[in-house]
Amino acid sequence: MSKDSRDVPAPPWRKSRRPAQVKRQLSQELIVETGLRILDAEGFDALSMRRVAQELDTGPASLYAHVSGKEELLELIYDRVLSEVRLPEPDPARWKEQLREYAQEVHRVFREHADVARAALANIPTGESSLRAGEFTYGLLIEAGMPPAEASLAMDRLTLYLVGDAYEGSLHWARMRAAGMSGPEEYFQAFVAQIISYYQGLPRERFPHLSEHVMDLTAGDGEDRFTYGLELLLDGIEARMPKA
Amino acid sequence: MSKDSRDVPAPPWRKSRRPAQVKRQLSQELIVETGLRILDAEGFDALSMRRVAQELDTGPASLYAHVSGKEELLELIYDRVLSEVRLPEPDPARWKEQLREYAQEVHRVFREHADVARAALANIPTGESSLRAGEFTYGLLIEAGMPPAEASLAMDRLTLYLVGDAYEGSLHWARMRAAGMSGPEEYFQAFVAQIISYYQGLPRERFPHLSEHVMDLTAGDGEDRFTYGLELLLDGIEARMPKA
DNA sequence: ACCTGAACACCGTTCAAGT
DNA sequence: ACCTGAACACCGTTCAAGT
Repeated sequence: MSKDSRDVPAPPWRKSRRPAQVKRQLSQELIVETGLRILDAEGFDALSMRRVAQELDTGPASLYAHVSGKEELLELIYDRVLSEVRLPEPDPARWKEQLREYAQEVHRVFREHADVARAALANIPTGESSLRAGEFTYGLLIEAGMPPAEASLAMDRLTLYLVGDAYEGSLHWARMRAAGMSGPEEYFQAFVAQIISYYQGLPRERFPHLSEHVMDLTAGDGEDRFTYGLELLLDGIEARMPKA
Repeated sequence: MSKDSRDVPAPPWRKSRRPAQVKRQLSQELIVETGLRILDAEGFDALSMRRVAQELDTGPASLYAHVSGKEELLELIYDRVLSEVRLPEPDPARWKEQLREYAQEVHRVFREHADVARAALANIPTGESSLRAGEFTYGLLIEAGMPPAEASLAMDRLTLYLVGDAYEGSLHWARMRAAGMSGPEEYFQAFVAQIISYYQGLPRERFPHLSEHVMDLTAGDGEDRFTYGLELLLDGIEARMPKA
């Protein structure tokens, strides 16, 4: 699985599966890609230094020549994922649409790498891709006319929202995986069913609204919820934007 | 440290420090309180089943009679913390003020238990206190006139914001602790200084806005940021509230 | 029913030793 | 400079055995 598929089978008399001269050189990039592959395939809990090392046919200590530790590895993986975010040419006159498109694009990328958000919160962006994204949003708000001090706050909160939502989503993925389910539909079904029966059993005197509107409480999927919150934020920002 | 301070010193000829008949009985409540104490004093990373057991003078296996595992323990601690949130009598005519006060109250409680948010994301509220809080916000929105389906989305996003912000804050706390710093001021100082010098060193052609407004980017503290985002959300909700 | 010791299958990181 | 094996100090959970 970790082997390059172009490899030819080793002859049975060879003792080491991967002779020294063919063995891949370690490098930070290789370590990051390997980590991301594990993250995508098996989730956050499966990502460990030892596991990455194993995948690269070496011991965990070898990684420390290229990466200062697990925390740095997670930051590098995060920035690697952010590099998949495509940014348009900024057009401040269309700041709201562009911010919306940007947010949906980040959301899309985070959905493809479900667990990477768990490596992201509270990281001041310092990687190449994080900085690109930051410059884009910040420039857009400022060129649209927002004072820089306020634009800082708005950008900060928007970023928190994107990462927070993705983080929440990744915890759902983890639960799904733990339950050994095949896909989101099955998980969603089972999960919603559980909640419905739980909420319906609540004492109606003490929880009148929760118990009355069970179906509404369990209606929206992740996309609906994400979009609703995004529009709340964008509208709030728009209301604060100085009139042109 | 884990011993009750009213305890009298044991006579030197007694072999076991805590004789069986005096030993505290284990109970779910005791385990939760012990876990919360560790969380508050030493942070999320210090909280382990083994550590809780040690604090209670027993082995980790003993906890499993009262708690299904670490995940459940975290949920119980979370609900225990939420029980400190004080709720007013709902007054739908003042829904916005009450929601604002509620959010600030949750924020205050989360600040006193910095790391508990890390136990919270993606948990559908099922504990007593979570349900109370949910009934309060949901009822307020509905009685103020919002359709139940939309109120579900609004409540969900507001909750995500509260927990996400607290989570981010707790990661800062963890870093502070790891750096062996005495308090938030020192951490904040050092952290901001780092960011300032980093951003100032950025190539100005590629990151014109970020490098120009370094002081604005590092200006707001956690409270400013929290309040700004909260007002964004509340304004967005207000704009969607049917006119009375 | 509740508690326990011992074991299992893992962690991240360090360090002296090798090349 | 880069890589390694072995060790250190931890994890969460299970299980057979005790009371």
